[in-house]
Amino acid sequence: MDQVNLKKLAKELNLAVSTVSRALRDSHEISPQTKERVRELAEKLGFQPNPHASSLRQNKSKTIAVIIPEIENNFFSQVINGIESVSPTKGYHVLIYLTHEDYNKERDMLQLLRNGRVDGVMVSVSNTTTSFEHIDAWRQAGLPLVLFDRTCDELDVPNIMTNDAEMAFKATEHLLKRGCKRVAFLGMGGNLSISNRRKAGYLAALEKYKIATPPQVIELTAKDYINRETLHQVFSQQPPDGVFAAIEKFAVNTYEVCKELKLHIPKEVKVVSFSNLQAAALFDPALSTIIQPAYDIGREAANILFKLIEKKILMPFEKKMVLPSQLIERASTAELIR
Amino acid sequence: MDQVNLKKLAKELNLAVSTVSRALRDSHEISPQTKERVRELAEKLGFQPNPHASSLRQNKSKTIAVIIPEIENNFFSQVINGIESVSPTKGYHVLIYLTHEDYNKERDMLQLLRNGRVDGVMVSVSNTTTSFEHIDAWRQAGLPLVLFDRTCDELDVPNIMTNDAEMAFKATEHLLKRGCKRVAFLGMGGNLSISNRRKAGYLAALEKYKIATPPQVIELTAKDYINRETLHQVFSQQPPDGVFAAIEKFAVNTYEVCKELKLHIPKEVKVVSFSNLQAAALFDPALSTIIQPAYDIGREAANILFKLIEKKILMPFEKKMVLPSQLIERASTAELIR
DNA sequence: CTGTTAGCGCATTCAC
DNA sequence: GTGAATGCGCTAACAG
Repeated sequence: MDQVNLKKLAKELNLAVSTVSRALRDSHEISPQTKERVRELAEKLGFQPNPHASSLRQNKSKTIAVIIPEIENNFFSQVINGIESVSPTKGYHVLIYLTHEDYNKERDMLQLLRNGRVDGVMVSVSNTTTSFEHIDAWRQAGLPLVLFDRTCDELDVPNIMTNDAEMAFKATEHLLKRGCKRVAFLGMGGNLSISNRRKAGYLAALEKYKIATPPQVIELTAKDYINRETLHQVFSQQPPDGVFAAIEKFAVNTYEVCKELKLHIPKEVKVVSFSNLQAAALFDPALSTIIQPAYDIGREAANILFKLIEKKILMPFEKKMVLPSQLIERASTAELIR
Repeated sequence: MDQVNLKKLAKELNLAVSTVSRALRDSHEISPQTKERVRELAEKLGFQPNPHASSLRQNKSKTIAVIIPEIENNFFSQVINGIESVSPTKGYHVLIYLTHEDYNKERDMLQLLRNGRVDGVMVSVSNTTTSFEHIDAWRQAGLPLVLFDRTCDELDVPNIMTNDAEMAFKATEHLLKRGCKRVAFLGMGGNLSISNRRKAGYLAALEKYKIATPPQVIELTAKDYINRETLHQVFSQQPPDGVFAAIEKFAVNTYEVCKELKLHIPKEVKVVSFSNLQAAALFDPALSTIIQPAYDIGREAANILFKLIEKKILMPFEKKMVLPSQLIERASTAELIR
């Protein structure tokens, strides 16, 4: 019943525990014959090394943690997929933690993981995160950490993101070129650098095209019903004729409210949004989207984290990596044929 | 720089390591004063017990594994969310493994985890899984395991699922009542009990309503382009007037192909599908869905797993738990007003 | 090439 | 109440 361990193998083979250990780790200082004998018995008895003993001894866990705000979001799912395309090849396991956009949880989790449970962490910070001391504490402790998507410019920590500002500019520009005069920006508030980058791109486009109407920045939340209320109120007074949603969820909220208010998309309101939802093409009308390379972001973030874990030197471009998104124009921003 | 450990605390306090250990675990045989002193210093120095040492000693890892076929799927994301609503309250960590619908990976993962890395496992089997020996091996070893959604009837293992057959019956019945004469079933092939349950419900409805046209079971895959090809071919010959998709992905494929072939939904083809996509209501036309209680499935599966881990006795209803789904009728199955 | 020995950090048994 | 000693299973330093 008991787990088979090195000691048992050693006794059975009349060898020292260390010899067995070395044989199984394919050490060069063990004779081929012995290796073969050991491997054979190990195979036969189904020996599996105890990971906790190894971890304790070698002071590494072969595990990484991924801390994200939520998981019911295609973007983060795809990121995890990307991470998971790398981790098994390194023999690593992946722990998932959800902050539910709660800074306190995020801080506590990061704190809790500073005990050797993981060899490295990948974080996309919550939108209630204003202080980055918990991140910096990791950096200072010299522990491997990578930020992705929801990053922090101020810290000297490797981060992987997309060209948010540029794509926000393009999205806004796209709306303007399609004839919109009053473009609203739906952002998630807080002071995240990602929000700022997207808002900056929006504002830059309005400025470049010398739009007279003042910018309209609407801050939404994680709660759908609150967002619908907010949008309902704003749209029923003076609806914008163009909406640029920084998050997929907000585009969905916009569609819902436009339906309620019988505002036609794209005739009365044109909509474009950051989104990784494949089904966006099936929306009524098909939603124009900025698709982020989520899978690649996950994969690259993992690659960089493993470089840190293996104490390899990062190339300059790996310290701040920007993977481009793609704007897909669909019916929600179609020009009207009169 | 070095991690602070029990030894360091003990030395600092002029106490034995064992005393410190006991104090921190709030043992009754330590005086309140000592406890207080120990806790204070531990707090001050930011002591965190080494999890590998604890795990090695106590032979438990405070970690569970979730093995799922894929993650880019709202259903599984919501399940994880449900699991994660329980695990932190138990002080447990969650490892995620993706099989990508590959039986061999699934078997190997389960095998690999039989070394004490986790205290229990939750599995939703891949659709290429035909043998359940790897699952049964766990059961026989007396290790905690729970199956969810993609379960296995033959094994005596706790499982949590939804009322697949009943809902499949209702969905098919719904199409028939809406006037469909030739209802096709889009399933994922293989021999999963979940597929069989859904197919059985479909067939039962056809039988009950004495449909003359023979059942049309179309088996699709994990690859979108293959599915589109298959559907394109079938639909361009003799399109069904009703489609019941066992998986959300297949409904999306159906929409895509109907668009290509200019088949109007719901006029020419009505569609209903298992789906947990919130945005289904925004599709063109809005998709009628069977929504599974994914979050609850995850939460209950976790609860049951923890009962097993804590060696509590399961109530009979916990061994085979069925949480009901909900049919939401939308425009894709609307009756036509002539 | 192989064996002996010594811990990794913690929890627990047994003393006192 | 507290301390000393032991060992979980593994790896690594050292010895031969």
